[in-house]
Amino acid sequence: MSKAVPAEKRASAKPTINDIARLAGVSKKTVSRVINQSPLLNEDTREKVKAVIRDTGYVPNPQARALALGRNFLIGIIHDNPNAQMILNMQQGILEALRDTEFEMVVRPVDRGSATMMDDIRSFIMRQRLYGVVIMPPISENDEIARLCRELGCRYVRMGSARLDDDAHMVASNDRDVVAEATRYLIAQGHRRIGLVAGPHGFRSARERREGFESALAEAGIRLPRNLIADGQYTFESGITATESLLDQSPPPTAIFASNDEMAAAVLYTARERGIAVPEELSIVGFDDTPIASRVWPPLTTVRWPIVAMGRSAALKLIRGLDSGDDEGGEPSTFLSTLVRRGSVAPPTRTD
Amino acid sequence: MSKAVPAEKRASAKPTINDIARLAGVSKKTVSRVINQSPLLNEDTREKVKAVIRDTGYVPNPQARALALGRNFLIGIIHDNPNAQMILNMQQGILEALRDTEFEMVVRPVDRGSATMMDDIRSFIMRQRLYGVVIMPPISENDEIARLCRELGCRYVRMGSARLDDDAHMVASNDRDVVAEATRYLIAQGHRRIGLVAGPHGFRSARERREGFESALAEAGIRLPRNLIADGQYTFESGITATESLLDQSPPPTAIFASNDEMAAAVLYTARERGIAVPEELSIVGFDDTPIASRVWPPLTTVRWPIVAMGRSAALKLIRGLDSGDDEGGEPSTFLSTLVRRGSVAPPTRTD
DNA sequence: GGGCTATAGGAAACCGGTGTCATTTACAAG
DNA sequence: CTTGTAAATGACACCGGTTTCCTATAGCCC
Repeated sequence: MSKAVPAEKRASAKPTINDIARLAGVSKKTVSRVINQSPLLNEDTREKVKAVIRDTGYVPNPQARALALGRNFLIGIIHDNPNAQMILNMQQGILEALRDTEFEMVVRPVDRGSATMMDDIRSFIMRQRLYGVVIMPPISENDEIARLCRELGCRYVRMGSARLDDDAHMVASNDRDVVAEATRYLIAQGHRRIGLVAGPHGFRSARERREGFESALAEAGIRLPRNLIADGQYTFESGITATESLLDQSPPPTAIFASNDEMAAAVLYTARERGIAVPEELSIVGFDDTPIASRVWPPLTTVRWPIVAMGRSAALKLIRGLDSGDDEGGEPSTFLSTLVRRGSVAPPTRTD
Repeated sequence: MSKAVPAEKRASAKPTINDIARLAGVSKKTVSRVINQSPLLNEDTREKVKAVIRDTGYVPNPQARALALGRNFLIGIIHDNPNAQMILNMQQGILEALRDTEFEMVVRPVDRGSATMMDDIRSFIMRQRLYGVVIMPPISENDEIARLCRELGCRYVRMGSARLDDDAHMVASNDRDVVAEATRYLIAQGHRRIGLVAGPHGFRSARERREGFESALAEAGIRLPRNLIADGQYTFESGITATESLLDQSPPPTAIFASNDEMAAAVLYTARERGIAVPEELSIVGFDDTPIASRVWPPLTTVRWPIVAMGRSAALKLIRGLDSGDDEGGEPSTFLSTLVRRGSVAPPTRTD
């Protein structure tokens, strides 16, 4: 009696495996077997223990489990992304894959540019002993991070616009092909002077998109003057500057492909500012299909990549641990993007 | 010699506290004291151990720590937010507060509407034994979740548009006041027929914003006809419908306040679709200052709330554990939003 | 120099699970 | 009836830290 724990304390205290074992009249090892769905268990025992677990609302302590198993159940997301919606969609896909597993998702934005970035990532992985990480674009293009993961023995999957790594470590979209398709679409509408707002130098995605653009033009026998290519930084502001330099050309382009939606929105913004009618005088194509693309007027023709599915695939690659084998029968590594046709493209009203 | 571990294995294996103790020639308890900065330690010993820790790159296993300490170091973020940028900004604020602490951030989007939502949240908290959670608007308005947290003994802080809870559990913005200010601004420009795209019924933030709007009108002696209030759901699509019903009135309003930027963007979109000039024929004010507000043309006048600072404050409230005392000397609980004046507001060209 | 206290440091138990291996039980075959 | 075999279960060490309690040593005083 004197040993009795006060009722209110017991109620709030989380039951442990020992409590369950005692209440069910079995050893804790047996409870452990029930939790881990071991096949070598008498059905009656299993049911009895399960009943106690249900009644008490027992949940195994993941820290203890992690410690005993020598691994944990945390998947990290590393990103440095300007595109908030993409990150959220990716997280959604990852969580769909993680649902009903014991894995949890830990998010870590990093600051490219920061001198301590690599150290930040290292301590992120080490501190929590992450099971694996998903690296989002554009930081995924940084090979050093992949090397760091290997060094730390941490599983990783990189998301990106091209195959930067082997299938087990990569989920990629086919930027080049779909940009070529988008460009052919502009050409089919009758455009011949098409400007490009390119992405930042050194970014693989920027290169892929540019190459897709150029290949479609070349294929149609259209020469691309150097001054119809303007560099951007994937930001709205850089898009404004780039667009101004394109529209200052004479004659100006009748269509512009912007390497992402932020910059496409900047093209539209700048056109409006100058009183240029879209799409009548200027057609615009973007890339990403962020929410902004469908919220401006006219809504932007753009490229949508199946980001949720890619996130799910990335997470499944991690937790299935395919990285240890060369079996490719697992999750797909390349996803096809699609051109979404909206109101920002029309045949040119002016021909040069 | 025969007991020697292969060099390559040793290199990749993470050192444990025992390794450090052995290398430093002390007991693991002493190492533990160094880690936890215990004052009763000889300085020489401390330095010796620290040196070994540095050399080996030892990082304490957080799982083991969590187990031994009976608590862990995970802060959960619960959100069901349509506004991706806001979530990211909030995460940034929280991470700033968590930087250089041993806490890690775990994110969980939930689906209001889903029948399993409460169970999802319960298992989210239970499974990882979260140290605390930050609940984002609008789901933060759900009192049941707060009750669940208390029941589970999990610290929590709610973010929102009004004080829904005591200071220790709440970080709020002053929506009502700032919306009144925005409305007074429209009135000062000469607007008298001002429409409202309201937020969803049952949302505290929607109510606060509506009340701020109505109070400013009342204060100026302006009657607000019932048909100049249209209900929205904080989504772009609902904003379109709401705007259409407002613009169908005769005479139509010369200005519209939309309860968030998504819907403000919808007002602009619909106006463009109908060939209504903004801001000449219709002024628009939004709320949130999401990226979209500054990327449409004309850029939207809107309300910006200091979301990063609020996130930081929320995290600090959690980890400082102020919830156990009534000491209010800690983090601020109310943050002031500001009106950002851009190009979507002008004096009316038409007077009725 | 002996006995005292203060204090650094160690031994062992513990947190809540899991792995290994031994033991018990049930049942079929010899 | 004994024995062999497989299934079911338990005892105990262990994961990597922390805490409690105790010991050994040093410094101090008389």
